[in-house]
Amino acid sequence: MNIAKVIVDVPARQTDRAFDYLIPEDYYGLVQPGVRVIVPFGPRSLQGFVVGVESSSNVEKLKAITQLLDIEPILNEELLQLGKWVTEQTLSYQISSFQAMLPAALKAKYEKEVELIKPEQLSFMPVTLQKLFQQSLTVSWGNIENEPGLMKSIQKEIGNGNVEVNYVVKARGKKKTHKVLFFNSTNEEARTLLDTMSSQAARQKEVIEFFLDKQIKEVPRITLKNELSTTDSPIKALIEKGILTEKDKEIYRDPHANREFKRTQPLPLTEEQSNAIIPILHSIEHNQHQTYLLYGVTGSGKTEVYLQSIEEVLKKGQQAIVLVPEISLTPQMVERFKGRFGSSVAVLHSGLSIGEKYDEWRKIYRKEVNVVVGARSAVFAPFENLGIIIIDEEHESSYKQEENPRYHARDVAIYRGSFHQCPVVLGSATPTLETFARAKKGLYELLPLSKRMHDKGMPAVDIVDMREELREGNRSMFSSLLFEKLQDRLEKKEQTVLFLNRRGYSTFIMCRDCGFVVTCPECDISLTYHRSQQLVKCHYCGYEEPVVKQCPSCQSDHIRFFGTGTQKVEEEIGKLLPEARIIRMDVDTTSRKGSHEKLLTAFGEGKADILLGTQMIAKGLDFPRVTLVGVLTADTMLHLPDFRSSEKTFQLLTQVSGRAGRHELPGEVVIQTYTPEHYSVELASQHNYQDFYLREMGIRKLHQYPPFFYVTLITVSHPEITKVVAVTEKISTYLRSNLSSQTIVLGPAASPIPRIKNRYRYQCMIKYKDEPQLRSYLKDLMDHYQKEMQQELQITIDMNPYMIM
DNA sequence: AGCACGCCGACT
DNA sequence: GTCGGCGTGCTC
Repeated sequence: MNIAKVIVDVPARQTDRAFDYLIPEDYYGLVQPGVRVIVPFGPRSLQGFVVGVESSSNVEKLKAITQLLDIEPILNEELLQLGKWVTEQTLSYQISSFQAMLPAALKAKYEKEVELIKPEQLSFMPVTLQKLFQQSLTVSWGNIENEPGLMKSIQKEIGNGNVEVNYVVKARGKKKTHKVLFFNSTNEEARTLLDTMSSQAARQKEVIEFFLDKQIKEVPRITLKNELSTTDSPIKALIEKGILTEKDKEIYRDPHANREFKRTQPLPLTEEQSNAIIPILHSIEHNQHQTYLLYGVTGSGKTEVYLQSIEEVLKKGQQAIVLVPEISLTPQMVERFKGRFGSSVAVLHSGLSIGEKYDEWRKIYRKEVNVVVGARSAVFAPFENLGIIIIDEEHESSYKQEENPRYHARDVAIYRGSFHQCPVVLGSATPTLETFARAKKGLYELLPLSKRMHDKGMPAVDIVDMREELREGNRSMFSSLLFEKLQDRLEKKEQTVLFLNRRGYSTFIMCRDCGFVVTCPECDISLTYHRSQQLVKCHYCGYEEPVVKQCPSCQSDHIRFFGTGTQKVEEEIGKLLPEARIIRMDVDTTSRKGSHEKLLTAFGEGKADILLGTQMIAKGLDFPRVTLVGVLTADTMLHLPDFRSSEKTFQLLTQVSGRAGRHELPGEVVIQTYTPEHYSVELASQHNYQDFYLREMGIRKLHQYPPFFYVTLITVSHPEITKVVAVTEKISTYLRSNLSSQTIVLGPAASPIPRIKNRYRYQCMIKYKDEPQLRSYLKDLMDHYQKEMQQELQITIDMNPYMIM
C-alpha cells in the first residue's frame, strides 16, 4: 500500500483523473484518502487530493509525493464520495468539486521563483544578478519576468546549472495564533517558590500570584501583560526558570466577537406548528431520511419549527445544517440561532474574509460546533453525524451555483440526508414548482403552516395600472395612490420600503433624432447611466465610459434617458418630498464589506423614512415600523426570456409584500405595473400560491418545461459569430440524432445576451423526460471539442439551469 | 493550466 | 544557416 491515487489541482479535461504517486516511507500510514499532498507534476509542484491508496500501479516511472499537508483527512469518506457524485451530476472536474466543498483558504496558491543553487558562482555573474541575489537566494519570478535583460541573464545561468526554477505551493489560509503562557507548577510548589524567590523579583512574584489567585493554568501573554501592566522581562525570566512555558495557540477570528446574543427559550408552538413538527421529530428520532416541505407564509413561524427540530437533533448528539439565502444572512437571522444555541453555532457567509471563513469551517471540522448556519456552500459542512438539514426559502435562486460545479444545494442536501438517514426540511411560502409538485406527488411530505403568527392577516395589496396613470397625465414614476400613501407615512413617522429591480439611473440612453442607443462595445447590451459619477456602465462586463451629451451618430443633442433605476428614484423623491430621509441599497451602495449590514441597521434604528433598493431588500428583513411597501415596476422580470420568469415574479412580489405590517401596525402594499392582468401579478397580490401553482403548472406542461421535463442548457461562446453558430449547430444535430424521439432539442438560438466581453453566445436547450445516456453524450461532446476549448471556444453545460442567460 | 517539443518564416 | 512563432500533446 505505497501508491497514492492523486487528483491534481489542474482543472482541465485531460487531467481530470487520478495520477499515481509513490508514498515516501516517512508517510506510510499517514497518506490516506482525503488528505491533501504536494506532488511534482511535470516541471511544477501542485497541490492534490489523495483519493485512494493501493499496493501497485500500472505506471512505470512513478514520482513520489513531496509533502503531506494534512495529518487527518480534510475530506472524509462521505465527502469524497459526495464530491464524485457532484462531479458526475454537474459534468465538472473532480478537483473543482473538491474545492467547492472546502473553504477557499485551503486552496493552494502557486508561486514561481528562481533559486541560486551555486552561490559561490555569484561573483562571476553580471552585476544585475549579484544585486538580485544580494538579499536572499530565492527571488520570486514576478521580480524578473518584466525585465528582459534580467530574464536573459537568468536563463543563461539556468543553462550553466547555477540557478534553478522552483514552483512552490503556498498555503493561503493562515491559522491565527497568539502566545499563551502555561503555568507548570502545582499550587503548593508555587507557594514554596514564592518564599524562596529573591525579594528583588517582585514582578515575577506578581505573575505567580496571578496564576494562584485566578486558579488557572494558562493565560494569553497579552492578557497577562495588560492585567498586571507588566513587561516581557519578568515573563521571560520565569520561562527561563521553567516555571512558565510559552506556546503558540490557535485563535479564531470571531466575526461576532463584540456582539452579545441574548439567550432565548423555545416558544410555545401553535397548533399548526405542532402538527408540522411532529413528523420531523419522528424522522429525527428514528433516523429516517425524508424530505419535508414546510410550506408557510411569511411570518407563520417557520423559524421556530427549525429551532425546535434542531434542539431535538442536538439532544441526540447529532449535528444540523441550516441553509439560508446569502442575502438574508442578516444579523437578525444569525441572532435567532446564536440566541438559541449560543456558541455551538458556526456562521458561514460571503461577508466573511477568507480567514474568517476558514476559522468557522475549522470549528465545524473539529466538532466544536453542532450547528452551522450558512449560504449555499455550507451544505458541504464536514459534520459526520448529521441529524437534520434545513433549507430556508427553498425557492431562492442563490442555492444554485452559477459556476462550475453547477450544483444545486437542495440536491446535495437531499443526497446527504439520504446518506445520513436524516430529514431534510425545505421551507418556503412560495416553493419552486418542482418542489411543490414533488410534495403533491408524495415524494416529499407537505407540512403546511397557513396562518400568520399573532393572527396578523396578510397586508392589503393594491395593484395600480401604470398605463392608466399615464393616460391621466401622470408621467412620474409614482402613481397618485403610492405617492399619497408615501406622504401619509411620512406624516405618521412610519417607514416605507420601495422596491425597484434596477440599479443605476436610467436603463438605456437613446437619441430622439436618429434612434441611436448607447451600447456596450463588448457586449450587446445597452449601457446604464449612473448619474452620481456621470458615467455609463455595462452591468454585465463592468465596462464604463463618460456619459455623452451629443449623439455619437448624428451629433444631435436630443439625448434622452429612458427607464428608471434606483438612483433616479432617489433623486425624484428628493425633489418631491425633500424632507424624506432615504437609504438606497443596491450593488453600488453595498459593495464594501459590512456596508449592507450598516445600512440595514441604520434603517432599523429609524434613521431613514424610506428604504429604496433592488432584489436584495426583498428577503428576510423584518422591521416593525414598516407599514408601506411599494413595488415601482412589477413587470421588469416578467418579460425575460426565461421559462421561470412568471414564477420568479410571483415569488418576488409575494416576498416583498410580506415585508409590510409584520408587527402591531397594519401593513399596506402598492404594486405598480403595466400588466395588471398578468396572473403572477394578480395572484401575488391575493397571496394566492395555490392558484398560481395550478396556473403555472398548466403552462409548464403545455410548453414541456420543468417539473414535467428536465432541462439542460448548453451555451457556446467564441469571438467569431460564424464559429459559434457552426459549433452550436453541430452540437444540436449530434444530440438530435442520438437522443430519444421524445426529447426536444431547441436551438441553436442566440442567447438572451448575445454577446458578452466580445464573445458571441449561442445556446442549445435540451428538454427530456428520461435520457440515461445524456451525460455520456455530453462528455463525448466536450472531449470532441477539447482542443478547441483550450483556445477560444467555450462550452458550458448546465444540467439544471436557473438562469437562461 | 503550464510547458516542452517540434516544425515553418524573417533575420544576425 | 539560426531565432522564434505558436500548434500539439503530456503531465504519475
